[in-house]
Amino acid sequence: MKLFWARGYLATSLPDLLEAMGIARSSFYATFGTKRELFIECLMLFGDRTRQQVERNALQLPAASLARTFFESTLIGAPRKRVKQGCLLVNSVLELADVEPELNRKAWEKLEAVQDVFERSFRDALDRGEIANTSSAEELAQRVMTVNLGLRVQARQMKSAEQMQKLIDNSLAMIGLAA
Amino acid sequence: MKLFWARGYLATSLPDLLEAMGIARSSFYATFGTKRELFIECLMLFGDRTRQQVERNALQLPAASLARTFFESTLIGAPRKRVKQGCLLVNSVLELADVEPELNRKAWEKLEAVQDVFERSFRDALDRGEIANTSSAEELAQRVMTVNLGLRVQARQMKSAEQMQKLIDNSLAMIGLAA
DNA sequence: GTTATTTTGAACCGATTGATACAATATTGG
DNA sequence: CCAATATTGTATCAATCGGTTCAAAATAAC
Repeated sequence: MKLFWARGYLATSLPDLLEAMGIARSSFYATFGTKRELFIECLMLFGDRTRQQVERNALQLPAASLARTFFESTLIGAPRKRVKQGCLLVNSVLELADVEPELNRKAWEKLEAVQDVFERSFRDALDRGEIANTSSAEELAQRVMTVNLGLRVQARQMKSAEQMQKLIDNSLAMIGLAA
Repeated sequence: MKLFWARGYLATSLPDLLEAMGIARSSFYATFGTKRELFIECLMLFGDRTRQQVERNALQLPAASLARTFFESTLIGAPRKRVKQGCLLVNSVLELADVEPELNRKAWEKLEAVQDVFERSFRDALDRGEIANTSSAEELAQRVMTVNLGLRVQARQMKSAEQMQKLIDNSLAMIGLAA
């Protein structure tokens, strides 16, 4: 998964995977099936983990600070090498849009699942009056999604954590959620 | 360029290019050099065209409506097939980040050049008082960049122009530039 | 310790990759 | 019309791609 994450689906060769896993070619096919099947498993794993992370945060944090926590934990708190890999789902969605429609669809669905978590959280917060209802939950979640995608692309080019922090602060101010 | 744009650098094979161009293999190498060199030319062409487009708009439009014009002309006004290709620079930046650092760098520089046009335009507008100075020109341009990247990723998944229009409206409201 | 079960390594497959060489054929310019 | 220039088609190259097969070796289970 780390290899696919860093290099993309097409640029990751079978020998690359074998070396990283430390297993023989025949073991690979006996265990994981094709490269394509393994990649799908990686997409699922990555997507589910990300969604669960946001869901956990949503349980113990106000909705207004959900985005900041998500961005900072993955773009500042994480090791720089991982930050520069961006997001496997975002990378895959762009790389495979025209070449592998099915893989693209699966990656996109996982991204939408994360967006849905945000939307539900915003909806609850709006109902409870914790958030000023100048925008709908759907609109807020859509903003978080757009900003998230934009940040993940820029993360692959980022030089310093300070630069990234400024970008996050500016983006959060733009979304318009106080806290 | 259209092929690279739609499928990406790695997924576009030489036979693909030859068929699209309608020329023989030997003519290709005699005229364009390697696939890699041709791709660089495409990045330059695409980047320069995009920058020039924004520069032209900046001459005759208020800075506050620059982003809307840019987004709508490329994401609503363009043929749907082209919209679904996203942006060659954004696609390339993500695809090649870890695999082809030099190509990645070139694509990123072109993106930054576009961001610079926005920043200069915002700076002029701020000096003239045409824009409320709640944010700096750098911050505003950074917001446009982040939103642009986010929109280009989503454009590859968009089903209808209506959906895209809502996304753009929501994004522009988020950036906070009236008009 | 002996039988199952994994895992390995290596050979092999057809297909495709980007790139080169070169003689034959078209096309163009004077 | 003829010479110069492009352009072609084809053959070829080494390398790599994802994937399969299978006997040998290593590990695990009883």
